[in-house]
Amino acid sequence: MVKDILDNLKISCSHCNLGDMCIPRGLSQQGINALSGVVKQKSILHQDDFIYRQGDNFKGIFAIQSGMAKLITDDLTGNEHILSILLPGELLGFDGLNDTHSCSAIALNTVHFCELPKDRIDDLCHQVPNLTRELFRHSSDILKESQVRVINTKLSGEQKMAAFLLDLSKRLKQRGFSESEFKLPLTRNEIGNHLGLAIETVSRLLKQLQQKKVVAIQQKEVQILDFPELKRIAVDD
Amino acid sequence: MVKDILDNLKISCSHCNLGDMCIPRGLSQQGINALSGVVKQKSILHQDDFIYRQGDNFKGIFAIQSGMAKLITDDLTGNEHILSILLPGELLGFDGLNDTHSCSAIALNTVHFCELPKDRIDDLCHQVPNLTRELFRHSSDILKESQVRVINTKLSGEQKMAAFLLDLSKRLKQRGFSESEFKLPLTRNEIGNHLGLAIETVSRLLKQLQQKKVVAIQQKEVQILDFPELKRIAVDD
DNA sequence: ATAAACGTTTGACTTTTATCAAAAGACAAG
DNA sequence: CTTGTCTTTTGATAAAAGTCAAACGTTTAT
Repeated sequence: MVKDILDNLKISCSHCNLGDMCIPRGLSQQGINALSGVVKQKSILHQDDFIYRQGDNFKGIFAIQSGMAKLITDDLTGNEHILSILLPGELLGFDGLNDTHSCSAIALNTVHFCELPKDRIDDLCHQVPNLTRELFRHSSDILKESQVRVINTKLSGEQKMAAFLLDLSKRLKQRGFSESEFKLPLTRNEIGNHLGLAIETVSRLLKQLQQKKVVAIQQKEVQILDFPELKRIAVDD
Repeated sequence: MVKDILDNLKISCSHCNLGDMCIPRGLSQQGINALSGVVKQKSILHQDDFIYRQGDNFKGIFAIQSGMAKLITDDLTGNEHILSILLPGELLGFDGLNDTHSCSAIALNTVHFCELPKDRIDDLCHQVPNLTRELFRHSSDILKESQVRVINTKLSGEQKMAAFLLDLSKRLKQRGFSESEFKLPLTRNEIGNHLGLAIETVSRLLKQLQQKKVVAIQQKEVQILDFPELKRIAVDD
């Protein structure tokens, strides 16, 4: 009985539809099986629930199975900064590898996720060939994303917005969603926070892109009408 | 004879004056010895020499022993961005852990450095307890630095400049240099690039801080005259 | 020593984005 | 459906930083 429940909490990485995007990328079938034995399925979270909190001791590496989350950090003066948006199949928790999490991870809508718990990582790395390397790879991927964010802060408002929409679109496509129609997971306020723009500027930029017939927007529903032009704006203007 | 030369290229991590800042942090004496056997001393580099190049296959993890370096990346449009400044004792190369380096590392002056070569990392991690964890820690430290850079892009010009000077000062102090008097390792142009400001703005901000008697600056020589005020500017203004 | 090259500063002006204030629109609860 | 709340949009204005042009200093090479 108890065993049944525990078994239900185990997850089979082999059957998970995230596949290559997640940790199993680059592991043997044996490796994936070992991983499955250790990864814990977590229960559902709802909007504004925390996956982990800034200041928490390192809890482990998490994978979003469905839904979206944001990574935020509060600075010294108490201001909140949205560092990234996480889509299904994306990993989080690397900000805690040196003991304490520097970010909070918060559900943007209903989220299913699983966990590779901290305590088991060392063992598992010794057991599963390539797992260490795979984790380093992911960690480096995440560092590069952060570096791209630094570079993007030098763009104009319009470029930032175009780049933001294109990035979301690309990542959604990689995950099997439509690249041309999707719902923004953030409020205007959150978009402004994420891009370093005032909320009024966000509103004006979206209107401007709409007037250029590059996108169509209704509340949070986005349709990208002209990819080439949107890309041109993101790099040229 | 050849053996002598090779031995000279080996480095003793136990006797290196970088100590705790570098990889040995958190390793046993045995671990440090094993590390010493693998780490290669590299020859001297001069200003503008490359430690590694953007696009290179992952070469390994490097440590600056003396001198300074910058990490830069060229974006799609060929613009160069200075992502970080590296001081003695700081590690670099983590941007390559997922196969290819996303940055170039370039000496800002005469640099001595050593290398933990890629090929030996896997072995060594299996041999030396805690080394994997230590590398994850460093990798996470670097991710956090990048996150702080993202946050700092939202500051005003004056705040960015104050934060930049304070960060340099703090890190120099940690390394046994003066925290109140030091030489800027960058040109005005590079500072502007690093902080996302026009060169003219950099010049004006430095003048402004000087007029407020918070710093004294002559060419690249900086003296911090009023730490409390500089800190206040960095967070309050 | 002098010129040439390079990096820095300064001033005038423009552009971009933030801020403030108010209206309009969406959404949720009674 | 309607009220109240919250979010978004719009317009007017202000502030910050960028751009352009020219002068000034420093350094390097002849």
